[in-house]
Amino acid sequence: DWKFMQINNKNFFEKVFEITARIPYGRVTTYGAIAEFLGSARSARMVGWALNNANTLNIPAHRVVNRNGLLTGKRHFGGNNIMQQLLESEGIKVENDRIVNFDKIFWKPE
DNA sequence: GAATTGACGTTCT
DNA sequence: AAGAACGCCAATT
Repeated sequence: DWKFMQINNKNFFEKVFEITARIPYGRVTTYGAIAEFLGSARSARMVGWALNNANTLNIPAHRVVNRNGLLTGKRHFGGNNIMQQLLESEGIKVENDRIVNFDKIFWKPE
C-alpha cells in the first residue's frame, strides 16, 4: 500500500511511472533528475524504490540510471544483463555498466 | 522499537 | 582525487 505518498494530488509512484514512461526512445535520465522534478522533498532513493515496484508494469525503467550513467539497477532486471541488452537494442552503447556518451543522451524531465 | 539496508546524491575531509 | 559522512525515507529483520 503506497497511497500514503501524496504529491500534488497524485501519488508518488504514479508520477515516477509517468515520467519514466515519457523518457524518449534511445535516451536516459537519472533517479536524481526525476526526484528533482517531483520536488526535492523526496530523495532520489525513493525513485529507485518506486521503480523497484514497477516490475510488472510495462514502463521503460531501463532508461533510468544513476547520476554517473552507471547501470546500478541492472540486478533487478533478471539475471543476464537484461538491462544492458534493452539499452543496446535502442542504440545506446554500454561499457563496463556505464552508458557511453551519457551527457549527450541524457534527457531532463520537463 | 532499534538497526540496517538500499535501483541515490551532495558535501565535507 | 578519493573516501567518509550525511540526508533521505520505506522496508526488512
